[in-house]
Amino acid sequence: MFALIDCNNFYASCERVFRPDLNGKAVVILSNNDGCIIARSNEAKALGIPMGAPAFKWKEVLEKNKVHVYSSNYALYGDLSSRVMNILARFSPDIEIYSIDEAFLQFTGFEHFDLLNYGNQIRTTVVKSTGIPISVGFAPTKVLAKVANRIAKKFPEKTNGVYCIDSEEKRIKALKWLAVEDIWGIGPSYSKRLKLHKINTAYDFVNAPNEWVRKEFSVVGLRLKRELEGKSSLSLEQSSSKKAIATTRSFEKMYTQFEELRERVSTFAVSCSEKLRRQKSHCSMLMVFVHTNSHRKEQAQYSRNIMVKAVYPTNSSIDLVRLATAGLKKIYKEGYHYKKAGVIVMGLTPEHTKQFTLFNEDHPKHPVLMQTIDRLNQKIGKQKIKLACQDLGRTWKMNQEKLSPRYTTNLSEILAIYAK
DNA sequence: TCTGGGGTCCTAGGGCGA
DNA sequence: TCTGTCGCCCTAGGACCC
Repeated sequence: MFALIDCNNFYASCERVFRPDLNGKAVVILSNNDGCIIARSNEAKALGIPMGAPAFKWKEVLEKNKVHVYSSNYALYGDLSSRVMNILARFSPDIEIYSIDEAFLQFTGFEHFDLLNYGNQIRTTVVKSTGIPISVGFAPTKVLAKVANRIAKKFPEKTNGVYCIDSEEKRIKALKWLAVEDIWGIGPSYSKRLKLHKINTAYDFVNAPNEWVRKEFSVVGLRLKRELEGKSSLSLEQSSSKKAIATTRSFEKMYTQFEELRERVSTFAVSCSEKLRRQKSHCSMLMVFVHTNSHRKEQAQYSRNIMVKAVYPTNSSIDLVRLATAGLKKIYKEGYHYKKAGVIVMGLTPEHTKQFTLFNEDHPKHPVLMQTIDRLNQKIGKQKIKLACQDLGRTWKMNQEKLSPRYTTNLSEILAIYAK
């Protein structure tokens, strides 16, 4: 059996942990730059505010309904997430942390356990210890566990936030209830095509012929179908090492000059190298991309990316900035208004299994230098020590007008309670 | 004025060596 | 030596997830 545990309206719930007065009130969280609405409390959902909506288009609705609006506070969400995951890990030795607010647990050898009761224990423990409400769905496959979780969340009065698909009857009932676009793994494009063939529910989907599903939706679709049939085809993935690391941003204004872009791209490359060092990996390739603003149809559009290969695997900020700058030089074109750029590093290998080359060697001083920079930055504050090519004057700033305090990760922002 | 960021997996198609 | 075929690898693009 698998369980999918999902935090309810995670970002909104994180904000509520330290602001209990927000319970029962509409709360939304904005993306970087305060651009889009990326999380909503149930009350905000009830107002019809859609996921991913541009904040400026919903300003009036937000104001009129006195919705509490927050910039995303990843320091807070990341910390609360790891607390939730640590608690979940106590309930099964097999855990896959799927995202910041979701985890799969596997229960092998729990056949004689009362899972519903166990689910309730998980739920109360997490709420009591962190203040974050969760939903729990049990089922024989991961995709069905997703379905069970959805039912638990949708009918909290009947399920108390825990639901178990443990019989054929319950599986069929759930599949008939679930709209095809709500199946995990069926996105807008697939659901449109399925509906053209009059496949409207998960039940219709599992009754489609295997050959047709394979032909139209590749092995991905076929695997989903098997999972919904109760035949486990997706296993628990416990390895956490990443295959790519990215730092990409939309800019608060348009850039036209190469130098401006170079400075931002260098900073993205440094950020990637820091992430690499944190997970003790090297990369062998780096991709740089630039975009103009695709929402401004009247402006000339340009979008390109380029892959640059490293001569030897590296995680040195200096090397990566060099590669990124070389790539940017090749793809930059004058006369465009650039709105977004990014750096993605790939071909990741562990630091200790480095492959040396015959004629090129990495700089022996770089690892020591990087270690020192990382240590200093950790000690005296993030990003105090920089490379000269970075934004030394920090002329740009992300819009984060509604940022809540980093209650759990910064001593100066800790919650203070005064007695009268 | 203002439209996010960070990932994974799969397939098709071309290059290339056996 | 030349040519055809097969399979592997790489890349681009498209789908999906949160």
